[in-house]
Amino acid sequence: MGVVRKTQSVSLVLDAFNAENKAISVIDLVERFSDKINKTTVYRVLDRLEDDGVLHSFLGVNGIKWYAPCKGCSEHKHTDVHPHFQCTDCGKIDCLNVDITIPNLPNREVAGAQVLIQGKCEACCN
Amino acid sequence: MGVVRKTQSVSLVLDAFNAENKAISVIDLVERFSDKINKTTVYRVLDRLEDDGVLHSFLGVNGIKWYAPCKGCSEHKHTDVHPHFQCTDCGKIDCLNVDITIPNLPNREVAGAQVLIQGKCEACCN
DNA sequence: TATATTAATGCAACTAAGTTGCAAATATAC
DNA sequence: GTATATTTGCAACTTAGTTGCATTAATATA
Repeated sequence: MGVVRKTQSVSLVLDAFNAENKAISVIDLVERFSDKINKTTVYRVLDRLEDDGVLHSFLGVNGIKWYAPCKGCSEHKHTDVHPHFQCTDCGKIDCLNVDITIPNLPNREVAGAQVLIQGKCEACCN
Repeated sequence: MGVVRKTQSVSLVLDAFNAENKAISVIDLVERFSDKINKTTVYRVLDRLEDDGVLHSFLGVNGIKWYAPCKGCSEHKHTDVHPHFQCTDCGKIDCLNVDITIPNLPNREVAGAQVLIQGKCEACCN
């Protein structure tokens, strides 16, 4: 899994994430590259980059998929379990560099967690 | 908003939630009542019950919508911000009666949070 | 550098969750 | 019992995401 060739599509997608160090929704990416990359290809490129630990994905409100650059993730160890913050005004999502504490759950085996905090972002607070 | 008449559809849906004190996915409900309630109606009944603070909704993995009974929610005050636990084996979701601590975020206005913990549930741990 | 090999792409058609408009049915209030 | 407003069913639609397959483009090898 995850044999990533440096194709044009891959470069374009990576450039987008490097330009703004933020989460980008798949919908946004598909729209943004609509004249350069096929929709299907966008989905597959993101898939591969996630497999390789370059990006990580999560769901925003309305179940829309978002991707953001990984920091300290490797192909087999996605330890990057941080919360995301989605602004209820502008809809943008940031990764938060905060550790969240998952409560101790007896008789259960916790594998991971997805935390989406909602509210007003820094820009929209003014 | 939220004028709920005690119709047959509403009763059927509420009975389902009373029978098993668990979260149920919309897909499950639509399927379960496919010969009794129209798909559109199921969606609308759930919508209304959420508006009235009887149920609350959240997203499971794959962005599928789930509903669960509210405890202590009212029409205007949805304080029921508890984490949900989805089993990676059987797919079922439980509401956890645990409070989660949202980290302090300077310059941001936190309105709420969605926490989905994933792992093996009690039944699947054996 | 040319060629073989394998991964990646585009396209079109599809699936599935959820929504909308509207006419008909059914609760509730009077 | 009748009027009024809510709720329902239906069919058609929207949108995110997927699949199969033939073509194209990277990489490895000679």
